[in-house]
Amino acid sequence: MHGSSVGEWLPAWRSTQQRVAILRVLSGCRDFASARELHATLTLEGTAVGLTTVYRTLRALEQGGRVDVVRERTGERLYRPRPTDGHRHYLVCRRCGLSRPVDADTVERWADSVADATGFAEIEHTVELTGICEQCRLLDAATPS
Amino acid sequence: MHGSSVGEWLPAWRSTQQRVAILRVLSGCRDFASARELHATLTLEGTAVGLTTVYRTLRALEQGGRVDVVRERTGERLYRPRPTDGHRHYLVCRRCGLSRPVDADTVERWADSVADATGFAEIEHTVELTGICEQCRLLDAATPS
DNA sequence: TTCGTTGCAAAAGGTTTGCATACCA
DNA sequence: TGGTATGCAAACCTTTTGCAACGAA
Repeated sequence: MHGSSVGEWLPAWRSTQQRVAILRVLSGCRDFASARELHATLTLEGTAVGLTTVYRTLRALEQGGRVDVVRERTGERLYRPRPTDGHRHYLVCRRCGLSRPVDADTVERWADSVADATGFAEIEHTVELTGICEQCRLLDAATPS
Repeated sequence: MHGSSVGEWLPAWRSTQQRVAILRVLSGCRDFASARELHATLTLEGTAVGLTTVYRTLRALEQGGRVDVVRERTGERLYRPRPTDGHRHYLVCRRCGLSRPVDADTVERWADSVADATGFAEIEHTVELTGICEQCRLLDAATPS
């Protein structure tokens, strides 16, 4: 087997210093991160990478199905490495950004059944769950307005 | 009863020529429309309304729960009048934009159960379904590449 | 008359692109 | 060496905001 574990899914993916750095930082993210945040982290680390390159790399990863993407209320895209094959759905805390994968078999089955019932083909679905996590709720309770 | 059917949900909603026009065009939309599209339609109709006003009106309608909103891949927001109380989910054709409401009880129940299981509170969910509608599929079949 | 609304212009964000340069394979 | 990747600057797009003028109640 040749090529890195990242490069196998694209015909001409070159392993560059920048891409390695982006992937390293992205892998270290427990929660979703925006292109801007990744870029800031890289800059702080001393690994200077152009914002453009961050965007281009994230787009490539997205097209290759290597990251999960959610959208902020503002329209900003947030990225997170995909743990396994197949896409995941997440529950994201609106307050602190904590994210956790949730079991979405129910939704997957529902989407399939909708496809059957409507005559639509090639159905894709996006599911975004947000809420307030337990810790943030406790903080809220401890600091009443 | 006083006030228009639109104005009941906001403390100080004035019925202006522009808002009436926007609501009229929006009501006539079978499918989702962007602010830009609504503005273009209004302009073509001869009802000159500022793009800013379209945005502000749509935002007010959104906050009042009077429209359903979906997000394009680009991040652009698309609006559609909400037929009844409570939010709806739609299946939207990626080719022609045709949209139809779908029964989403399954998803609603799933979201509720996730809330129970995770300890998250105030859970909100976004579900977006896209596909290729029957008509577009037939067109595709009739016009092979 | 009063105060919410409008519309222009400009700003604000996030994301993409043109193009010359740098660099991996 | 050849072709891809990079990065800067600038363009793009959608959405928001400042502010003076307007108009509904």
